[in-house]
Formats: sequence, C-alpha cells, structure tokens
Amino acid sequence: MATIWDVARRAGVSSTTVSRHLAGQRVREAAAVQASIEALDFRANEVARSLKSGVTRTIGLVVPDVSNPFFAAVAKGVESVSRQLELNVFLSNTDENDERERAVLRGLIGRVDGVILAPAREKSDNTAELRRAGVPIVLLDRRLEDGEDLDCVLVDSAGGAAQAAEHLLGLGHQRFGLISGPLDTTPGRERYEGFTAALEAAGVHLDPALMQMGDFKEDSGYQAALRLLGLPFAVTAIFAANNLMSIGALQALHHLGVRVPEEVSFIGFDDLELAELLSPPLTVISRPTIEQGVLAMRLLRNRIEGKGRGRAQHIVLDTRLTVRGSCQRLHTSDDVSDVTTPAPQEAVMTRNNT
Amino acid sequence: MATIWDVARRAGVSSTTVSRHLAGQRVREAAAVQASIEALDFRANEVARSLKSGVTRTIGLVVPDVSNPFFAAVAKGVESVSRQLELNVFLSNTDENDERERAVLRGLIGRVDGVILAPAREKSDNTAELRRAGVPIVLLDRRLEDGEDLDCVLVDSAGGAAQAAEHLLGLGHQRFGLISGPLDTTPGRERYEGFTAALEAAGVHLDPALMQMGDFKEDSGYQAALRLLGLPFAVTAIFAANNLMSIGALQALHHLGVRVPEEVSFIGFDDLELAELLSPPLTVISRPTIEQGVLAMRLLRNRIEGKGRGRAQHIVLDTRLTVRGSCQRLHTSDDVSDVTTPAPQEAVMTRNNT
DNA sequence: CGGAGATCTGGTATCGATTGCAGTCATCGT
DNA sequence: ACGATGACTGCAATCGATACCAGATCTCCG
Repeated sequence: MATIWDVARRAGVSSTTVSRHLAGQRVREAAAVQASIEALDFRANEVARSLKSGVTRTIGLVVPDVSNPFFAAVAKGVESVSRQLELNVFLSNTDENDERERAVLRGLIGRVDGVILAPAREKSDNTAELRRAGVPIVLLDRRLEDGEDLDCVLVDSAGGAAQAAEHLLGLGHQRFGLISGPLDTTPGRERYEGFTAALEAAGVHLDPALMQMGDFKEDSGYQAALRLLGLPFAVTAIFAANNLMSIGALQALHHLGVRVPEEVSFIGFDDLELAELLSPPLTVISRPTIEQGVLAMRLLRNRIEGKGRGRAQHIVLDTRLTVRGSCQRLHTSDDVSDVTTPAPQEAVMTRNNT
Repeated sequence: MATIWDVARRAGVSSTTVSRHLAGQRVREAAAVQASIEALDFRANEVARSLKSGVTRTIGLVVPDVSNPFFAAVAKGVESVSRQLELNVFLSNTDENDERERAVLRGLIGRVDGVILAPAREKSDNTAELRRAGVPIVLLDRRLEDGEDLDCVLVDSAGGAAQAAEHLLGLGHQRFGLISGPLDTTPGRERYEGFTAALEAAGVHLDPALMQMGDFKEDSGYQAALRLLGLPFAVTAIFAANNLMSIGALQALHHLGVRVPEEVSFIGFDDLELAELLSPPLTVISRPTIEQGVLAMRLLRNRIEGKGRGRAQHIVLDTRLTVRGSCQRLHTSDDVSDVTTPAPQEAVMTRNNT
C-alpha cells in the first residue's frame, strides 16, 4: 500500500501538505496531490490514523446471542446506522455469561470509540473499566444496577408483561404458568414483576410452583413447559418471557400433544417471524426491534461526538399486544375468544407508558 | 491508559525490556516489570501494536443480511471460533447489494487480517482490491466466478434442490411452482439448476411461467407466491429457494386461504426454528448453519497463519431432506402421504455428494 | 514602495508499541 | 588472568499518519 510519503514525493510536496489536503484544507498543489493520490490508489492507513488521533472509528456491539432473532434485528439496526456514519462494528456474543462479557469488554478498551451493550446481568461491574477509560456506553434492552448515568434504550417490559396478564385475566384465566427469564436481568425481572403485579392487582396470586425459571434460551423454555405440565394442578394459561423460550415451550407442548389454545392458552413476549403461521397463530407482546438498534446507535453517536456532554438519556419504547389465536376464553370453548374472532387484520393494542 | 514507558519507568528498566517481557522473553527484572504492569493495570495499546506489526487481530464478516436466521447462525459460529483465537470480528451487511458490498470491502482494507464473505453476486470483481492487497478471503455459502483460487464453505445446493424435486415427484406431482433466488448468486443458480435438472431427468418440464424470481427476501417470496397462485393452471407443489422467501410464500398462501398441503404441497430450502410447529409442519431441505461459520473461520485462520500457503480448499457440506407435513401425495388426499405418517421422529434423509 | 496581515509551506515531534544493533556484564574454559 | 561465549540491556529507528511551529510567499493598502 502506498503511504502518504509516496503521494507527497510524487506530487512534489511534503507529507504535511498531503495530510492537509486529505483533511479538506485548501492547498496550493491540490490538483497535483489529488492526481498523485489517484495514480497510486492511495488510502490512508486507518491504524496509523487511529494511533495519532486516538479515534478508532469503530464501536463494539456486545449482545448475549446474535442468533436470537431479536438481537439479530438489533444488530441490523445498529449496523445500518453505523454504515452511514462510516463506523465499523465489532460484534461479540457473551452467551448470557457474565464472565465472558467481562473478558469481551476488557478486550474492547482502546479499540473502540464506544460500546453498545446488552448486559448479561443487572448487577455487574463489568463496565467499570470501560467507564474509567472514558469509553461511552449505551445500554441496550437491559439496565445495569449502577448504570443510571448511562444512556439506554429499553422497552416497557413490565407494562408488556402486564398487558399479557390482563389479556389472560380478561379471558377468565386464574391459574397461570410463568416461564420467566433470569431475575438478575432486566427483561427477566421486569417481565416477572409486571406479570405478577398485574395478577395481584386482580386478586390472583401466582403459586411459586407455577413460576419456572429459564435462561432465555430455547431448551430452558422446553424444560420449563415440561415441568409446568407435569404439575398436579393444571395451568390454563402460560406466559413465556421471551421468544426463544416461547419456541421451546411450544415445542414441548407440541410433543406432549397438548392442544393450544383448547387445553392451555399461550402468550409470549417478543414477536416471531412465523408467529402468524403457527397453529394456532401465536398471540404475543411485540415491540420494535431494528428500531431499538437504530436508536441505540444514534445515542452512542451523540455521546461520542459530544464526549459525555449532557445527562443520560433513557428511552423506553412501548410494547404492543398482538392478538392472534393462541389464547382462548376459559371454560367456554365455543364462546367468544380471540381464536374465533375472524379478524382480517390482527387486533393490536398499544400500551402507552409514562 | 498507562503506556509501556510508564511501566518501564516504574520498574526502573527501558521500554524495550518491558516489550520483551510482554513477548515472553527472559528478562532479569521480570518480577519488577510484572509488578509494575499489574500496579498500573497496563494493557498494550493494540492500535500501536497493529501499526508496527501490520497485524490487526481482526477479521471482517460480510454477509447480505444478519437478520436472516441463516446468516445470524453463521455469525454465531464465526464469532465463537474467533473468540477462541482472540480475534475481533467486524460485521457488515450488504443487503444483497453489489455496490454496497464493494464499498464495505474497500473500507476493510488495512483494518483486517482476513475476510469471510458471502458475495451478493457471483460475477463481481469486488474482491480484486482485497486480493491485490494480499488479504486472505474465505467465501461463505456462495461462490465467486473468478474465485476458484479462494477457500470456500458451501452446501450442496443443487443436490438439495434435487432432493426436494425428487421428493415431490415421488409424491406424484407434475406441476411445480419454483420460487427462485437470483440466478447470479450461487444458491439461486444452483438451486434452480438442481431443481429443474431433477425434473428434466424425470421427464417433467418446468413451464417458465411457473418459475418466479425472488431476491431471497421475505416480501419477494410473498409476491412470487401470489403470482403463482394467480396463474390459470394451478400448481400442485411449490419449492422456495430459501428460508425468508419460504416465510413470505407461506404467508401469502395463508392470506389467500390456500390450504397446505391439501391444495398445494410446499417445501423450502433452509430449516426454520419453528418449522416443526407450523400448521402443517414444514418439510424442508436443511443443512448445517453454525457449523458453516465455524468451518469458514477455521479456513481463514489457516490462511492467515499460513499466509497463502497451499491450494484453495473447497468444502461442500451435505443437505438433508427433513420430511414433516407440508407435502402430500397428489390426487389421493386420504392416501399415504408424509403428512399422515405418524412419525414420532421426523423422517430424515441425508444426501451424500461426491 | 514597504510593511501588516493572511495564506500556505515543510521540518519535526508525536502517538505507543516493536526490533536491529551495539554495548555491558557475568560466566567459563584454558 | 584473559579472551571467548552467552545472557541481557538500552538506544534509536520504525510503522504511517497528524499537529505544532516557524518560516516563506503572497495580497493589499496607505
């Protein structure tokens, strides 16, 4: 690769002049320099540039699992904005593992101008080093206990879970199974709290045995559903706290031959590409995905350019109840239920948070 | 951040000695240096290191669309290996767009030690600059016309498509709709060729009107299915060349109220997480996904370490016919068909390629 | 015509690491 | 005791760009 000196020599100027031309300043021999650049197919060495300027034009995207459709969509959103900004994106998976996350974040110091992070655990000091190093951080979809001073893009998980509970309550259900995510993650905790709070508000108490802990991965949803269905008193409705666990749980129900919604109603958090085509079509709490990534990247851009100026921004997006056909009115199977409403359009209810 | 000089001063040695200690050489004051490193929480500046050594410890992963579950899985595989190797991964989407790909690849020169690329088009000279710059490239899932000298990890797309055709032929179908991917991409072309060749071999000719071109994205599958169903002579079976177009097509069939497999049999290339739970469960040609990413990363590692030594490796993985319930024997709806076989296990047929 | 001011220039230090080279010191054999 | 060998050491150059600074050139106006 040609260096800035090669360009300079060919154009009969100094490297300083070439550098200035590159930076867009007026230069007497601009034409000659430009010609030289093109003749040599010169492109500035970004590594050298980074060393001198301290700017890497790179950001880190650290998520639990890219193969989760939600995070894949987020990654797409982040990537689309970062391309426009001519920033590169380092992608890392933590596999929901706090240790791995720690190692990944350490490795990012000095290599990135900022980080978008979906932390594995709410209480974790993994960001301490980054913060000490002055690296801007935007939290994605998950809070951090000591992260009130960080920008974040969240969804109203508690509200969404409450919508799910209220929908099921409205259909007459009283005995719920909850497939929860880890309570030390934001979505796990808030969806648990939102769901149970809505039940309590209706005077319904969630039997601890009916709350099954999962880890947001598919298999844990499968196992949780098996345990729920093995209990002496049957649940009539199940809420799963994310997409992957929903898939696992539905698979379990399918293998057990449990009919949805006739025998048990099912609602999941997070929409799925194929939800509409399932049998029955899946009723879910849905939310923006790509947009979450876009917003996170925009916040990070502002932080990077403004260098920490201004108070932390907390964006909380609304969830939507998308009623399809997996929840049915209790005890009156040929009664009015969402599975029988021949809606040409899906019924959608948006919840506004404060 | 502390620099190597800070460490040196504190330990009472020169920066050279610290550097050597870092590189694992014997050094008299090793203990003092190590203590100094720990006291200052020193970590070497990777940017400076890259500048001097010319090694970035970073690779680029360039795919058409991370939010496609196939590429998301590939990304996961790539990422898992690269973490072990302590390499960072730049993720870029090209949106199936040749121009964008060109720009992305240009931007990678000098910033990465190698690239894993799923090219948008088979005939494209987008890699020319990278190759001139001596950057190792591994092709992923797609060939490049002038890329015989590049390592690649493919699946036997033609064989898989032939399996699909043979499966449908075996069920008595004669009138097929094909939702094809772009013929200037490897999967598009090979699946088209494999499918039609298998039909020709059985003496069946595919009416050009029954071949609908898509672009591998969901909406094109939707539109293609609408067009197919709008034709005067009804098709009895449809093959869609990838996952996203399958989803779109199934959605179209659903909206049109066309029953699968009673009215039309359906088979798709690429498995879907929820395929088993669809109504009917979807029969597909499936294949390794994460593993494709893992293999690509391993090939790239070898190239980077061996610096171009050795001939190009072409890995071609087998596809599998996974029979579920979306294909039915023709004209005898209560006859033996794959939808009625009460298989506790899915029926799976592996095809070995040469 | 001369000098203030604006405009442009190149030399050189710098970012933070690695590395070739020459030099210091201890050890060893004879 | 002395030179040869080896084990370490630090100086200084280097990677490729940017930025400060002083000097050179040009412009313009009194």
